[in-house]
Amino acid sequence: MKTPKAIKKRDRILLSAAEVLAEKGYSSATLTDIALSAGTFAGSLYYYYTSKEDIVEDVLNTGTTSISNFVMAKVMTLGDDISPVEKLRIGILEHFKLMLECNPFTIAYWKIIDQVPEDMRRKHLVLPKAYGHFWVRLISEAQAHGELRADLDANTISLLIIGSTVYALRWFRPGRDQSAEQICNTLIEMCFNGLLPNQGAVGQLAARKKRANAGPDQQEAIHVLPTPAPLAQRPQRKARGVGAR
Amino acid sequence: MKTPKAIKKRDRILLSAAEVLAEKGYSSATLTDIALSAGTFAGSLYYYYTSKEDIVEDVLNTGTTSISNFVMAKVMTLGDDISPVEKLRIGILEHFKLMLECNPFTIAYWKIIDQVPEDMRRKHLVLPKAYGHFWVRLISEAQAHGELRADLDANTISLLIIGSTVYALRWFRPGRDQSAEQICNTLIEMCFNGLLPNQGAVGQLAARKKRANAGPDQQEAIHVLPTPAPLAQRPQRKARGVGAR
DNA sequence: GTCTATACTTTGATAGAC
DNA sequence: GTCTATCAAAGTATAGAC
Repeated sequence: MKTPKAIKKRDRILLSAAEVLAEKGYSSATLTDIALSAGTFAGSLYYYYTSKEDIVEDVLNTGTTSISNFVMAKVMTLGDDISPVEKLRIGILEHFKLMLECNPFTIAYWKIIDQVPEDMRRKHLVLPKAYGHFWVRLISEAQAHGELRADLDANTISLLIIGSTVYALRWFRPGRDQSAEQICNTLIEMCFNGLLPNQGAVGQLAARKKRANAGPDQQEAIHVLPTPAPLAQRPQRKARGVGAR
Repeated sequence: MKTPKAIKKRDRILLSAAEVLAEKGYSSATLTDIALSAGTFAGSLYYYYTSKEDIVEDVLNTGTTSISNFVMAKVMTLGDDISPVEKLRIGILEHFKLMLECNPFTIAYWKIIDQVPEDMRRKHLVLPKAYGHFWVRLISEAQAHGELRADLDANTISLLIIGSTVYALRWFRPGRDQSAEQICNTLIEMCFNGLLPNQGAVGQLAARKKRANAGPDQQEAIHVLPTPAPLAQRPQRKARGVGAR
């Protein structure tokens, strides 16, 4: 079970699990789904995992760390020559860009975290809590430096911003919507400078931009997305002599 | 079945269904759960509904209209003396306040809408689409009037704002967090005036009056990316299809 | 290590007593 | 109108062949 091959197979199961969970959610994702997606069978999963919950927890663990660790590390290593507000901006940018990367583990995490049994969710709350504190600290520091308004609650701000990025997982479709960069920019512009005119350094750029004229293929606003975010293209697998049973 | 008593009982089942669905999600909510919560038994539900999906659809219908209809009506009836940007502000306020009211149908709707079978979700997309258009129209009009920056995409803005309110359903705890009013205020302040200093609530009115000379801007060519990612044909895996390697 | 067969459980749904 | 009994399907998990 510790042989390289076993690890490789286990990883493949893990990835398939993330994809299936991202698509179907916690309760609807069956072991048969996961197994077939991984090129094996339900019973075989028990060689690598002890239960469905075991698999799901592995997916959650991966999903939890995939973004937060990276963002926190990135911001932490920024020198003192970077102002707090700039650190915040960079943090939001990195976070959002990673969210829109459509990593199956990220999608799965945000899709199922509020579907799994209570005790399982609690286990995976440690890192998210730290990540939350990280954001509040970033914002509070910028406020303390007078670089952000201090009349708005830092915790609320962090939740509102993170929320808009979480919801983006539902509606963002690479290629059809605006680019991830454009969307990130919109969020940051709105949060920092606001939507009112003549605000912010970038306000001048408004001089050369769009208006009501809907371009081709203008994305219509759907606040409830038809499908979960796109999965990474599934490896096409050729049929094996699977007994239909 | 059309007698007053029957209708009343049906409503009780409906409410119980919303509560159970809000708590457990689509797949985990069983008919037994719903029935017991309504003071009856699983088999009895079939006197009022033809299937579980029938019940869920009823919950979704109620949840869909509960907020959007109210907000749209409220904004539509505002006189022409109310400026577009002010209409937008009022709309966001009303929407958010209703979201935080913790109506079981609202919570259930946003919890399960991305868990139900694809064809069911499609049925409940009509109104959400209209609601999405409503928001984009509100924003676009304010932009056209020069009351909002026109360099940010209206559709993206609407999705980011709505997203932060949807996510609030997950973290808002009445009594423990800030009040709904405070949270609404924070969102509107951030979105309109931004988090940077010198744009606070006080400067809000001042900022709003200098919109005088912001004529419609020029349209920038929209870069349309090649083609949507082919998430089109969803595998919808059958238990035996192209399975293995 | 991987697959087949199967035990056990839950759940949606139906039939019929009352 | 409401409840009990029960079926059929689906899903998790186990045992054992190979």
